[in-house]
Amino acid sequence: MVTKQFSGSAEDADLRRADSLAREIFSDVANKWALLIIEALGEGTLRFSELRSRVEGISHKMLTQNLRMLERNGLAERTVYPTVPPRVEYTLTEAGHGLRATVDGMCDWTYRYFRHIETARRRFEA
Amino acid sequence: MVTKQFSGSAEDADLRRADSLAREIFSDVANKWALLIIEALGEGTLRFSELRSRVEGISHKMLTQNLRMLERNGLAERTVYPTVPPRVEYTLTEAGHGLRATVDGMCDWTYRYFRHIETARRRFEA
DNA sequence: CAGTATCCTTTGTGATACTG
DNA sequence: CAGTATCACAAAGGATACTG
Repeated sequence: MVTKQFSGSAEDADLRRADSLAREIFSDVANKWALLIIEALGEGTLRFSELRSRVEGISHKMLTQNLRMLERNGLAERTVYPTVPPRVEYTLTEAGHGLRATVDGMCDWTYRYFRHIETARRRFEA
Repeated sequence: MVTKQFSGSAEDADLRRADSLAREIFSDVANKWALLIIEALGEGTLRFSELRSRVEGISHKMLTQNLRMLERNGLAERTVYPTVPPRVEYTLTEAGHGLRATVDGMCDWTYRYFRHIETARRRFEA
């Protein structure tokens, strides 16, 4: 996805399309808020307000925006219960869970290496 | 990292510090360009100009900026050969390779689900 | 409660020019 | 070649008010 090396042949058209789509999806998903939301939903279904308080520091707007994006890409599912007041629940789809697994890995990595990184930073400031 | 639930106890101070640092690192690293650079460096050492052409669409400025950030956090190492013209090589550290493994997973995920996502998008536009 | 719309500020980004 | 600095612009983000 990073490096693109295609010849001009016809069979490559499909590969090129797949690649540019993959890159587009990657760009959508590879951002802080999206990944944190996915991580939060990994534990199970959550309401909008629950998500808002679990994802530390996210604004109302960013949450809405990213949830729409996740829904659009089929990573999260939105269920509306037509009660008063309304109740809206979000849950990960199969694709969403697939991505969550990799985000879990990223979180693990963060905890495994944060001391490492702390000292690297001190070294860098010199 | 997503959800923070601490009591006021003293032993939690360390956990809270670790958590906020983890979150900070996550925020640094969870962005498109950083992840694509790490993915590119996964294949081996690359020069600045090589990286620039491998990471499709990145600007000179963003590349520099992200490389500094990766260096500061100890994920990439910068080696300068004092020749004329200068030659600068970048390579992943152990921590960097650890992260790369998870990014690989993310790329794999992208290719595994892109058809899925394509149809989800069409459904969403309705 | 959940969501949209608006305004406004901050940050990200690209283009360009310049230096060792 | 690699890097810094600057400028101009676009996009991200936050706060607020309003609606069903």
